[in-house]
Amino acid sequence: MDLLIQALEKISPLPDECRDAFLSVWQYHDVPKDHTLLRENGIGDQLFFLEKGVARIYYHKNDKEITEWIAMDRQFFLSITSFFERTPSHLAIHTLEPSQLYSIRQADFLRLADQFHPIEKLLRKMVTSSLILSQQRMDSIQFESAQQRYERLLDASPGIIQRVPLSYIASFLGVTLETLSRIRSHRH
Amino acid sequence: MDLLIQALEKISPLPDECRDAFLSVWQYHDVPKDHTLLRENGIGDQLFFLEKGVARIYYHKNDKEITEWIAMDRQFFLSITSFFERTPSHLAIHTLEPSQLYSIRQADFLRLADQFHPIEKLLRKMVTSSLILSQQRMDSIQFESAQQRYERLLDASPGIIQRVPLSYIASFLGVTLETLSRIRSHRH
DNA sequence: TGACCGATTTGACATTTGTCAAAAAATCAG
DNA sequence: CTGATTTTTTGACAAATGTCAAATCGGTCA
Repeated sequence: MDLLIQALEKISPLPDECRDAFLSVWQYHDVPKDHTLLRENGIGDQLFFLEKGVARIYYHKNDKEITEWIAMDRQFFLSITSFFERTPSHLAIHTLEPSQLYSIRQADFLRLADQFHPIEKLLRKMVTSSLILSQQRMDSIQFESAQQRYERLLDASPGIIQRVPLSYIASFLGVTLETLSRIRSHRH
Repeated sequence: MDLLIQALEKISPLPDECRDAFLSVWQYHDVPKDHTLLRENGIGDQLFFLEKGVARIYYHKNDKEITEWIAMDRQFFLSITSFFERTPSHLAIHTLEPSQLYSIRQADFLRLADQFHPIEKLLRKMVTSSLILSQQRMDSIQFESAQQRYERLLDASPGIIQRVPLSYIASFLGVTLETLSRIRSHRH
């Protein structure tokens, strides 16, 4: 649980009295490769922390599979849409490598946030980071070419190419597999 | 100040003792049409509440003017990028009609959030709404055609066409003025 | 090894949107 | 009301990406 604690404390420090209450509602999962952590239509109002491994969050939109996020070691991740209960949210989570991770239910998080100011603050900071990421991603989709988005991804997550099939990366970048393939053949 | 209080309480109730402290840090502005509320490179870490009127938040990105948001009556708005101190943030705010609005500095908001749990919670909820909006907008940019985005805007803000020049709307929708014009000539 | 299967690449063509230039329409000042 | 200015529309063409189909690559397994 050390990595989780570290990651949390880095966002916002937690006094002892609420740290224990908080940690007790996280659930640990140790799963193999290609494991479905959450099937589509499952209860998806969870926040995850990936201790080690790779996981993909995705959903279907008119028959097509959309990769919403690819998480790698030591990242928090969630389906924003479903964590804050909105639209489709038929999300699924799937590991791409053997993985160890933690999850917490939205309801538990909110209950503790009401009870403890420091947890509320932690939550606020997490939502804020998420918002900043969301804005960055929107900016990237709106103003950058597929080429530039690909290069940005390589920068942000070197090694992702070796660990994740191109079809998922394409969908995460918001382009077709064919376009991604062409981008790659130009650059290298 | 009634409309502001109502809007705040609707997000999250504020007990009396912190409501007064909170309200005291908001600043009121009554400005004419075409007023520059915030010039580019000004201090932009503010959250606004538009009591009445129309305002546009925009910034420059390689010489081009990008309309980040168009706010109308009774909306909160902010430059997410600059409120949470990130990248360019050379934002400007400009009224398109005579307007009455309130502003609060990020530093004041954060200070009070630290002091009062209910204000922290309010902030968390505001950031959450912002995140949800951001996601919706990203989704819209990524998966919808310019046509669909335009129709969605008409739905969400009927009357916006009469109150805001098309060039601003185009930039807000992420298309050129010419494309918007063509979309409009097809539909009506 | 060799046939097979999924992943990736390539090709031909269509679609959407952007760019630049000019025309038309609307708005404004005097 | 009229000419000047600004806003919006239209046209011709280019660029980026999508779509569909086929070819190729890589690795697996019997």
